[in-house]
Amino acid sequence: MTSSPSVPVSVAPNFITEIIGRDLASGKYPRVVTRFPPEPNGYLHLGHTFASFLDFQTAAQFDGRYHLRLDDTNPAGESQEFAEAIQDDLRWLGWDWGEKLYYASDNFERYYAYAVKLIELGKAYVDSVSGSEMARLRGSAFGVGTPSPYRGRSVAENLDLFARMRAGEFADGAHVLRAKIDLASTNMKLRDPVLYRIVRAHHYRQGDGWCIYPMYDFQHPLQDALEGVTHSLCSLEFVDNRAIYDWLMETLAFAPRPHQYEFGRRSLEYTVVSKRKLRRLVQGGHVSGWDDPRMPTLRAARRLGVRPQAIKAFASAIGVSRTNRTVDLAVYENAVRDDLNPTAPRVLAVIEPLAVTLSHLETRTLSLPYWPDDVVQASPDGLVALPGGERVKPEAAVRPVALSNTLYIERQDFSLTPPKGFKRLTLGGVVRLRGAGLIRADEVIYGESGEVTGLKATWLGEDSGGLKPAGVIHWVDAQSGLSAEFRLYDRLFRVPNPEGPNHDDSLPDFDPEQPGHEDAAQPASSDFLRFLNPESLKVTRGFVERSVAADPPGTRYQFERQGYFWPDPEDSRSDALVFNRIITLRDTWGKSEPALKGKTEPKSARAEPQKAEAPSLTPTQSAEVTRLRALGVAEAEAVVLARDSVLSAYFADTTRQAPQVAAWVVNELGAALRAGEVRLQVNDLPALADLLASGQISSRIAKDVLTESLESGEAPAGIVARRGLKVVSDTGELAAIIDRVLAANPGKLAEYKGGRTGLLGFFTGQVMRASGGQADPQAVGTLLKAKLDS
RNA sequence: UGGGGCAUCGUCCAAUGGCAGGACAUCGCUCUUUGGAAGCGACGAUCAUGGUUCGAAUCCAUGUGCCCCAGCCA
Repeated sequence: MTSSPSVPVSVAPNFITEIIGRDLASGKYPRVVTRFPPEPNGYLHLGHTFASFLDFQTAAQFDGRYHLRLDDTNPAGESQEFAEAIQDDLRWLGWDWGEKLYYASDNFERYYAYAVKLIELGKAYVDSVSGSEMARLRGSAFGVGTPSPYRGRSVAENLDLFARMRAGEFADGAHVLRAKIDLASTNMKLRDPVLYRIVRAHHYRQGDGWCIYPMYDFQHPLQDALEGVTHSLCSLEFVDNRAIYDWLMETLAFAPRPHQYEFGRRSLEYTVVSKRKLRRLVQGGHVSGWDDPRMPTLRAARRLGVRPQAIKAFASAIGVSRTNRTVDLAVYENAVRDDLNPTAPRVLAVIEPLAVTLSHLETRTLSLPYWPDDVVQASPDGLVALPGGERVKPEAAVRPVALSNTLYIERQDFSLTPPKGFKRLTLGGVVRLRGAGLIRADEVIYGESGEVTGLKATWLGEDSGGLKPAGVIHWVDAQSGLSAEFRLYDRLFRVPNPEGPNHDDSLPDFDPEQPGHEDAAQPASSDFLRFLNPESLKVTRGFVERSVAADPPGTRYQFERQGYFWPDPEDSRSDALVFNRIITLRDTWGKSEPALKGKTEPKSARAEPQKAEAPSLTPTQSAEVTRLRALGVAEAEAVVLARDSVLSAYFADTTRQAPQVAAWVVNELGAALRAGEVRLQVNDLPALADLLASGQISSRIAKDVLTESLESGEAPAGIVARRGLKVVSDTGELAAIIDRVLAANPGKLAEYKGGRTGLLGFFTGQVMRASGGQADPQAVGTLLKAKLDS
């Protein structure tokens, strides 16, 4: 294999790395520890790549540690085979978790002990209602839950029952252990979640040792804490579960404790990834197996020939955010091509052969370079790889290729009726054989039914007789070339979103972290099968140049003008070559389907201005608005104040400087007030407003001071006095600052003079910063404009 | 219906009150013994309506749209 000089892939800065950076800086944790926790009940797919990459790479970048955890707490569907396949795929991607391999099931005993502790704390109880009854009692969104008749059981009774649950005295489903949290919570997750259920199932690791199994919400936080995880990353649908996570950590008093952070999922166009749909594809014979190269599994990508570096580059490219998104397939394809372009040596293969007999040619052996000039030139060490991986001087990176008077060219490279712009061979036309001189097509040989079966051509060497070759085509010598099978893979589905209601749209439908958990009660829809691409696999027979026979088995090539290929690891043999097409070359000429993606809709068409109606007020609120208006408070702020009990309680009976104070309370302090984080006294605000009104400070200074006193609680006017803040509007002083800023940014200045007037904001910001926020922004504005335009 | 999450070019991600930027895609040009690669350029967005501010993608309010939760799955 070639050693790739490719760029290191990394997670771009995001909201999670920001949090980690803060936690590390504050010393909250000495080092970061993350984990990737797949359940071993299926194969890893492209979607998992993103989650595992985020978990592992983030830790690696912070010089932390990452764990692989098999989250095997539900025996149904889990197996050692899956557990091993997951590890295998992850190792293939290049991850190394060292000793840090965990099986959740190894800790069943410890979970049990924590459950007992919860019971002893009076925070958990054994419930004995049926599943449907429990659902009924939990209530629905608009009502509160009703306590089960068993909620009040004594600690002793709970302990006894729970022990007997474990001992196998009860039938499946007869009892459950529940947390005692809050049946009235608006967060349904908190309405006494189930912690343990009785299931008599054989566990692939624990055998029949247990007949009770812990639930995710109980087990996962514990396992994180037990492993010493610091940042537990999961996808967005677990936000509600975080409340249980925190409750458990606090109730059981773990310190230091892990925290859960959620990220948005990423799905990929043209891909289904639901486990049951994938199984349908396999069982229905639509694909050859879980590693059929068209499948979205990692095993399939691996068999297809995609390199792990490409998968990681893709994961790196799609970014992290708090929104579920569907990524353009082109991003994935680009990652695959980008990885292969500098790493796959070029050779020649003809996929759909057309025989050509050459005249005026003496058989010879050519020496052809494996790499085009641009790859050679881009090489950092000046060397390029041989197929075996050895890096050599460019002139040594060549292979012998025989050329005799019979050869094959691509059937598509000859046309009797060439379309406009056709740059290949036509009757009487001249074309260049890649690396082997020019030929002219003289005669067409037809078969019985009139089809073209061959050509007769003249080899011209470099002497075209003044004719300009139409283009360059690839070829394989018929005498020495090796017969091969080519498997031309394409996307499995015809539409971007085979499982959503709008097939042409994109819709996420997988959890990037967990191999499969759909509603088992719903029948799997087979609707998506309608969108199978009938041309997702095309098999042809053709020829490849003999040199490949000497190369190591796993060599990836670019078959020039065709795409990237490698021998199928399962089916290819030295005497019966089978090549998989990993991906085509980009083709800007054919521009077949992508052009008719048809999703460009002018935005203006859908954007109809909507009017936001004023909220309706209760009589009390109206009265409050009237009172505030009388104090001079602006309408908008009065309404907000009147409707928000926290804000109005804070504002209270303020009358002096009421309009300004109200504006600050609403616009600046609102969020902090509601979060209960404000130490600043409302009584201290009018004094600050006085300073503003008298022109001693600017509103910018006022705002800065406000944020500072928000936390410290120090009176803002006091801060102003202590720090000697005052608005700088002295023209001379400001002009000096402006001159300094302009001198420091000559490039920007030139751009501004060149017409980029938007830069005015940039300069204003710089001047404000240079003055420590004390410059009078209005004065700066006029002065700056005068200077810039002079 | 209750709670929660989210909203920036066609797509994905940035901009942490001061230049709306990058990548992919698309289109054009240059170069090319791959209709590849590379280089250059173009196109193209802050969900809406108000408010605060000298200045808002960012702060405040209201509205709209999408997603998640009411498994003894994870």
